[in-house]
Amino acid sequence: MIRNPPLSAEHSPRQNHLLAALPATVYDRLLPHLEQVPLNLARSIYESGTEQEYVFFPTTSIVSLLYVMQDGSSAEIAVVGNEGVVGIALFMGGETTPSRAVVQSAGEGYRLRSVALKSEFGHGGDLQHLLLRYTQALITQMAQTAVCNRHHAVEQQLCRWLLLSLDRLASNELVMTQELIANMLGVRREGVTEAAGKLQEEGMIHYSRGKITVLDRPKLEARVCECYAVVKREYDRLLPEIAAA
Amino acid sequence: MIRNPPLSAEHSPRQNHLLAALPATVYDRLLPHLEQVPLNLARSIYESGTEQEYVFFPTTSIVSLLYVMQDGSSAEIAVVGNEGVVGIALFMGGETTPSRAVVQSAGEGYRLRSVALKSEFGHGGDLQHLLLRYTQALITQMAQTAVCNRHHAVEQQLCRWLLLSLDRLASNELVMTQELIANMLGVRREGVTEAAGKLQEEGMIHYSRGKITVLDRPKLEARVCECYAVVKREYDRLLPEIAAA
DNA sequence: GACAGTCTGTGCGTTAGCGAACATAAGCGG
DNA sequence: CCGCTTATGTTCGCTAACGCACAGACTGTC
Repeated sequence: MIRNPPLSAEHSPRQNHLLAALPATVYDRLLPHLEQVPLNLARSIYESGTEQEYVFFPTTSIVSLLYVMQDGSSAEIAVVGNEGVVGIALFMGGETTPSRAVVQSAGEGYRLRSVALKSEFGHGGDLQHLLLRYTQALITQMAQTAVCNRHHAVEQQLCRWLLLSLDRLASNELVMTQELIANMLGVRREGVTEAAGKLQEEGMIHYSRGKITVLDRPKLEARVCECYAVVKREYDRLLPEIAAA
Repeated sequence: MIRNPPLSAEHSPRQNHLLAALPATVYDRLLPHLEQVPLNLARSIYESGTEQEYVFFPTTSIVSLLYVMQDGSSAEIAVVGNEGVVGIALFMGGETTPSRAVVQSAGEGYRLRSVALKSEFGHGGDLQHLLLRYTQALITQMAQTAVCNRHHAVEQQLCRWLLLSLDRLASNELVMTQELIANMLGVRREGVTEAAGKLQEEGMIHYSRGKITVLDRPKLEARVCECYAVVKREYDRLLPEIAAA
């Protein structure tokens, strides 16, 4: 009773770790309502203050939650990949948020109608518990972003951003211009150029025209600020089902 | 069947707006388990990574959620007053968080045993919905803190901080040294001195030795960055029961 | 294979905030 | 009233990041 057969054979909702962590009974209830969607680069998942009809479970894509200010400058608040879900406002009861969500790295994902999610969430079972723990992990990420914004240099923030993105992808390659990274971090493009230049010089990464390859992850981890580890540890602690994957 | 009669006659759990927003039936179930506690300045409500036995509902006090880094520098992530509750990790399922919570403005509050809260929360009724909406508002505050840290000057952040604190107190007076404010904002004490000096010069506030009096709130609101309004609007939208109060 | 468009590198001057050191000043206890 | 403690004010040099301007360099297209 799968309404929407996968577009490509290898794709399955289970590639999203939250969905994968659900017991079969719950998963089977959701499955008929899950619809695979391509998430193109820069596609907006939701806008500030607008009601969403779906929540999204990324599988091979990454979505950024960011806030855009009146003067046009922006800052990333958190990032969501195959470990999470986009649209927590729906089950938290607020329906909308002041932030917006855009696809940062193109790929696939599954969407689920708000009503289906809310119905299952309302039962108070495994899905609810899982989503709430996920939300707490997301809160940690936001809090740590605030701290990192305050205290750490652009270069370290770039390391954090790279590692967080990497964790949410299968590959060690990111398709991302420095301009866009600057928007995410809320810094100047030149600042990213400079920081990325240093990392490249030291052999941690290689990039060219919108493609960043991470060459030496351990070195990157040695350079990053504590913020990355705090967030990672918290995701692993709160979602052990996912950490195993 | 009140086990802990109020220490002072005027005090009631209903002074906390979350508790006040509960329907009588739910409130009556919780009441026997609510215990009034004095929240002294700088008292720690919980520490990073430690399990909490209680959640706290401030009434006349303000609690700061902050993160302290390895090198000792710190940053406030959010602030909780009579509109909220301290200890969301308990009902979110994580039990602990990497942040710590300290009393920023002395006063009273009520504490509730974790088990009592979880039991009521597990019923999935009004308390759960209220707490989840509150949590979403708190998330907005954290996200906006991240943005504000990135883009706004110390002076504007100070305005935001003053207004957020003021909203959570009955009075227009804060007991708070510049040193402590600097810790909260994650900036230098001298930076606060300078910013506060300007605000005082322009007649918005008056302060002396750890006591800040807000003289002209409208002027302060004219000076603050958009972050304050975003957060306030979101609290009002998500918790209309409370906005009315 | 030339052109247009995009992405990246670089070099200014400017500024906010930092760190440290030190000077006043206001409250408090004896 | 004196002296100690704590809070606030002020200075100075320093640095990271900013805003702006422009120069390559790569890529896809006609």
